[in-house]
Amino acid sequence: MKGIRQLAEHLDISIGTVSRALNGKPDVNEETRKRVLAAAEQLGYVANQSGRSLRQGTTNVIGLMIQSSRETVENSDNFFLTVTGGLQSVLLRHKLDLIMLPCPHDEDPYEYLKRMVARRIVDALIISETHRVDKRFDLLAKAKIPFVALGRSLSGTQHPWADLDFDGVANSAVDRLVAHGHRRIAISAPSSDINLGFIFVEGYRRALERHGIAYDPALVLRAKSSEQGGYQVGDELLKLQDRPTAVILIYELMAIGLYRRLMEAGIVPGRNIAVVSFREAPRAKFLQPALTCFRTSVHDLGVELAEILLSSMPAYSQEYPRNTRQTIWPLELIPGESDSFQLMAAE
Amino acid sequence: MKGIRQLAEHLDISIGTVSRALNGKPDVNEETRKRVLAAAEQLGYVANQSGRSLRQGTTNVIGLMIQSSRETVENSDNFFLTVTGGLQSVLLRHKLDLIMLPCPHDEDPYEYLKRMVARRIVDALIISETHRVDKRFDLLAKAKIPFVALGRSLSGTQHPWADLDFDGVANSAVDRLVAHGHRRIAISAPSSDINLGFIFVEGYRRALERHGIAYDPALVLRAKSSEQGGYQVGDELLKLQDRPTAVILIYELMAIGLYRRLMEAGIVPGRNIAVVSFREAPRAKFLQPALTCFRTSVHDLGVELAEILLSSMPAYSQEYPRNTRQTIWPLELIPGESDSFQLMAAE
DNA sequence: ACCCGTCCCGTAAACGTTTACGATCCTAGG
DNA sequence: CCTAGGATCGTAAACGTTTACGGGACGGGT
Repeated sequence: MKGIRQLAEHLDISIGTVSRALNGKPDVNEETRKRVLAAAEQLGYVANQSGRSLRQGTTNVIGLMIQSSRETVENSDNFFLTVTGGLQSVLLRHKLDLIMLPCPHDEDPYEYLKRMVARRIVDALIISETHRVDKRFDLLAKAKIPFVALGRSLSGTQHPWADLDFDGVANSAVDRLVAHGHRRIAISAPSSDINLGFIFVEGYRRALERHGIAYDPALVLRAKSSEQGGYQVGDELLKLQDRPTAVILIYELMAIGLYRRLMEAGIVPGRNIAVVSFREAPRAKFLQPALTCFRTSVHDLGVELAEILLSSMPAYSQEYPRNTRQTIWPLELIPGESDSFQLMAAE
Repeated sequence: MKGIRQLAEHLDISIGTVSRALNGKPDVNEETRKRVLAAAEQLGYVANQSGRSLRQGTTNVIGLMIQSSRETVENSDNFFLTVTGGLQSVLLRHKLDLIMLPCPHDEDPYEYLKRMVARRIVDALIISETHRVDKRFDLLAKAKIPFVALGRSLSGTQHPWADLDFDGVANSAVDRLVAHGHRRIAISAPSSDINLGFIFVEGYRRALERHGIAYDPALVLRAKSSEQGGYQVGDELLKLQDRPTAVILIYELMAIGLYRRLMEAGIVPGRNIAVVSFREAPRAKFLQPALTCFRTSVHDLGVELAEILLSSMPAYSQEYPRNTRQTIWPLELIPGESDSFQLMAAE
């Protein structure tokens, strides 16, 4: 089966009518439509995407850009695949296909995105892993291509995004630890160039201030969000004089390495030190003592992202009305025993 | 910047010449070419992909199809992102972009692939997670679209693929364990509908036969390739009468759950039972005792896949000559202590 | 002076769709 | 019988690019 032309002459109908029949246009006899659909099915005809895109200037494809930076590769885990599931559950209802656009290691994400946008291969985009200064927002806004970011924008201008509530998590974690009597609390985070790293520490800092505890930069341990990173955090923790009695992790995978390093030094999480972590994943369940951490449904976050995106696409916006296109996604505390180690309560 | 037409009249050159200049065709003055390239760069012009594809019947995009089936989502880890890195390192040299096509949970992979093929959104495909009977091979062959599978084909006809050497791993694992005196060896594997599950157990069975050990189906423990699956394997192991003295895992993540379950029962891996696993990942390093497992460079496997694929694309085949398009990818044994538990040697 | 070849460029067709527009047929109302 | 209008369909233009083809300018060889 070559194209719509062959299908049309096989049916002895004009190609215009065939197109209208396939696309559900109103002015076509129901009986003809049935014949066309049957023939298309039988001959396995599917419209050529290039021709269609060229004509109507739309591809019906949404792109999810992911950076497989060294760091991401190590920790992204199944996060993106799970988000993808949530996205698709919404997008497919509108016959929008989702593709993933992996930015190569050695290419600048901005340049990569520019290429993809210019090629006009997708109608809209979801970008991820936003940075403190991220030129991609303005690029997309200027190109007038609808998008939503997984990760907030810190620039002044308002862009659509949804982001996990790092701020709130750091806050709650500090609150909880302080309530247990801790006052010297370390925190691990990736580079502050990455929004995640910045926001997380900001929330921590403000929470400390609220409790009247001085913010000590030495307690902010920058490390990779991997097991190795966790091990390294343990290392640095042990080297600190006046060792912290509690530590907040940004990523549960790190707990594996951290536990290991601490155990090697004879320090037992939950007994000699309190550990709280952001973002629980299934594997954290197998740590012992069980990790106290914050969790959410990543699938539902994908759904939220899709809805924000559709709401900013002219063709779908009336179906997804919103008053705000910026979502801070809440997380839920899953108590474990890793923070059972308590000091005297403050009062 | 709209299209090549605007660019052409801005330069006061015909659109044909502009196109030739941009595409590096020979019959264009070098000085004009420079002007064109400069103007394109300055105005940010990039050729519209739809127009180009429509004309030359090629998209310069390669698709990597992944199934985010429940099982895959849980264990795929960063396997696909790492493979993607290897693929891109080759494909980008030929200006071929890679996109990932995630098949939705609730859609049949075959139907999904059919849609993607018919839409003609990619020039060639990499498919993954091949099944015992996998109609996708014939679909792609019939559609004459170049492809390579990550995972072997078990049908009679010859298709291009590269696959990890499950067979060899099971073989070596059994050899090693038998040499240590074990004769009652359990194995974990996913469903035998999946090639991986089938081949792995086949290799195990043949190795046992070679050593004159009877194959006992009760020792084949089907489970998910996740921590939970590992825990479950431990459960079943404990329930077996005449408990095996050794167990072979298909996936290192499972070791986390298995260790946990065994420890709960007071059985220490490496002391009371021998554990060997397929496919090492970074996190396995943090298990204690260290897991004995087989490892390879997944990145390089991606490179191999890309080369097989290009060798079967007419436009590139002369650059990648091969006599065979089927690769069994070897793995390397990384000895740990999880299999230090030895029985009397046989002789 | 003539011809041929090379270099460069412009023209226009073609790729497969969608869709605005107009044509045809039929029915119903007068 | 005439006509308005709805239902259905055919025609052709348009989307943005690549590329086959042909033509003009120029230079060198005879």
